[in-house]
Amino acid sequence: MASRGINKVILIGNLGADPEIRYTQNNTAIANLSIATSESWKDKQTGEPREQTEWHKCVAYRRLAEIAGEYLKKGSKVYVEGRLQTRKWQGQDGVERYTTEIVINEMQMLDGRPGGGQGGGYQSQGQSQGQGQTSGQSGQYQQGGQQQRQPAPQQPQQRPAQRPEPEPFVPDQEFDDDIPF
Amino acid sequence: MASRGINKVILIGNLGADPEIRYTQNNTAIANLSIATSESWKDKQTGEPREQTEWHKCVAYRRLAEIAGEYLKKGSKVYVEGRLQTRKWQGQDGVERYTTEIVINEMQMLDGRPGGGQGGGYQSQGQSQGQGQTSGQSGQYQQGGQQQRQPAPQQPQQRPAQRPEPEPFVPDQEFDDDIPF
Amino acid sequence: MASRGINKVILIGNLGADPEIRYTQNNTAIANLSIATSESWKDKQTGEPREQTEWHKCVAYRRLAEIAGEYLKKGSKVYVEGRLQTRKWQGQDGVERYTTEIVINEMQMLDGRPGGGQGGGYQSQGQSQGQGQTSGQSGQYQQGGQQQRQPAPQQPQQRPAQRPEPEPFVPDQEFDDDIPF
Amino acid sequence: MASRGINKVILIGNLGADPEIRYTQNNTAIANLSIATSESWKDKQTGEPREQTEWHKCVAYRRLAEIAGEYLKKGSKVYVEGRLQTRKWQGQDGVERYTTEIVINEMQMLDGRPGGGQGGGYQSQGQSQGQGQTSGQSGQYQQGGQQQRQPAPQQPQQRPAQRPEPEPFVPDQEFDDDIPF
DNA sequence: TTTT
DNA sequence: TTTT
Repeated sequence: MASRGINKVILIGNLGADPEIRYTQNNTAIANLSIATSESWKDKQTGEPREQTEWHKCVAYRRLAEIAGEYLKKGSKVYVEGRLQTRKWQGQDGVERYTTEIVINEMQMLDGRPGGGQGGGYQSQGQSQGQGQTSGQSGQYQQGGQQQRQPAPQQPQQRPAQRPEPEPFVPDQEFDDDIPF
Repeated sequence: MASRGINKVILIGNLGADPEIRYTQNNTAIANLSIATSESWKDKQTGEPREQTEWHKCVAYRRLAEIAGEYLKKGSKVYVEGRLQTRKWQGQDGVERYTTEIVINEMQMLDGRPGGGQGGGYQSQGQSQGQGQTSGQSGQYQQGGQQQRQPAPQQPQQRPAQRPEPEPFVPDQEFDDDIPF
Repeated sequence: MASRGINKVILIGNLGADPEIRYTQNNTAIANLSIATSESWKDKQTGEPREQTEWHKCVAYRRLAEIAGEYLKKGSKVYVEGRLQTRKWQGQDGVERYTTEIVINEMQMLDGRPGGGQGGGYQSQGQSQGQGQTSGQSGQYQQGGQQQRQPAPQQPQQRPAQRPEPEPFVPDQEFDDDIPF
Repeated sequence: MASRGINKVILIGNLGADPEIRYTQNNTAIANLSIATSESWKDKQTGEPREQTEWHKCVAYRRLAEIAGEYLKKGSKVYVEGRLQTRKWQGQDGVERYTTEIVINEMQMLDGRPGGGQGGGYQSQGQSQGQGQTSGQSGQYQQGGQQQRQPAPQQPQQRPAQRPEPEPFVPDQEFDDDIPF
């Protein structure tokens, strides 16, 4: 991988909803996360307190997606690091739209979680902005990870897309880390 | 300012075009930058070299906007740091759209520039995700900065928006640094 | 402020001890934080689980220092952002030593805290790597902030430095945000 | 790899000297970089311009080290990302000392370089804070990379350590990317 | 639309 | 020790 430039996003925020997990025909997991960050300040003119919340569309692939599905839920506080990616898509109305997402390559739970502990960190196995993996590594992914991992459901979950959504594209170059907690 | 969460973007890339500078009725400068970051890798299947470029819409206000207008141009390599902000707008076709931008709060030229030197760094005076400034500081802004700064043109420059663009919103909480090179 | 270069540190970790707060003769608060980040992995050779903890010396000034003293304690999980600074000092044995610290300019509690809520974020009022403030702002600091703030103790707290420590140096250019939660 | 916490450093600065490359008995390359970041401001009291330079000790391993040796030199402007690591060592005088370094996991040249182009980005193959690689990848490292790469010199280069330096420790978990420009 |  |  060689990159010309840096494309990095760092967020700490809370999930506005449970992660939406689906699977490609290839059985690759994809997780969509909606993460809120907010700021509050006093209006300079009126002195009144104000607050603004920003919602970030985030997407994780493969192992990171599965971890998100397992450990995160509505309200979870999470650190994510990734890169910005804008996709063009066409709604059912034929209108072209653009959606900007954060493609997650590192994730860390900041909440306590049921089983004790306070959450660890996960990274996609690929480089943070990286591509160009060799096939040897996807084998590592296959064998690795959360032991006893359930196979992905045969009936892929769909997220109920009120607003028509772009087709899922899974970059072949994103890999994730297979080492459990 | 108090924020719940972190919303941070770091980019290093090249401008795809000269910065577009315009001014509000208030005479506040706004700069729109289009910054490319790209990555190249070898396709895992075919072994062929591939490249993907990501285009980032960035916006700077006030002093940072003026500096961008003065020192950056098409092709310039630049470091920017900021926060993600998604705005909703309605095209002339009546369709709602969303645009995600990076609101710049720090900027640093990485190119040599004509007058010698290699460019310094600039930050918005406000906090990176911050708000809640007192009015005293805007005075500082007035008196400060690049000496001999020309007054903003009476005929505000418009960027030729092929694709209808949202109305410019200038947050009252963004300030910039007034200290020249 | 103009900077040539970027000097940025981002940590999420836990405090190994309560913050150590002291005050300069000027009554400026200084907080020393010791923050741990750790990583665990499996040894490539032996397959055994390993863990390594890194301890980071962090320092905050003024309002940020006071906030640290009020809200953080041993075990607290915290996000800090700052810049690296290495100071030279001489121990009682006459030997020159160097200490590298993170000078905090943004801080965010990631733990739930007693009074409800989950902690907000704070930033030094100055620019992240910034200097060159006008005096007008220190007034803002004086009037601002956590209401009913107690005056700093007349008897400055000293941290019990087993290992001789460098003299505290408070940069006149670091300011902090005066806006409470 | 699982990490509890985030330990991230981002620098843009200039090399104060050519990279110092040496090799372990294992023939693993290690590069030591000294990177300057500086800030300038006007003294609040006197109004005089001031400048402060911070020097950062950085270290890269394996492929990244070799790339640093090939493409960077005194004065080069570079982006590095890595993690903080403090090592304890004992000088010849028997005194214990601590040295804090940035262990680089991503590097990007920001200067034009002789052969045209303006430099690409490189990442260590491992995760940014990561460990737990399989041995399969080190093979990839062996075959990969800059074609015609010279074998490491049999007489390992030593850096002329005026000030006694700690023994080089090469973490077995750091890998680098083997994909050339 | 940039850059290599 | 760099850079401007």
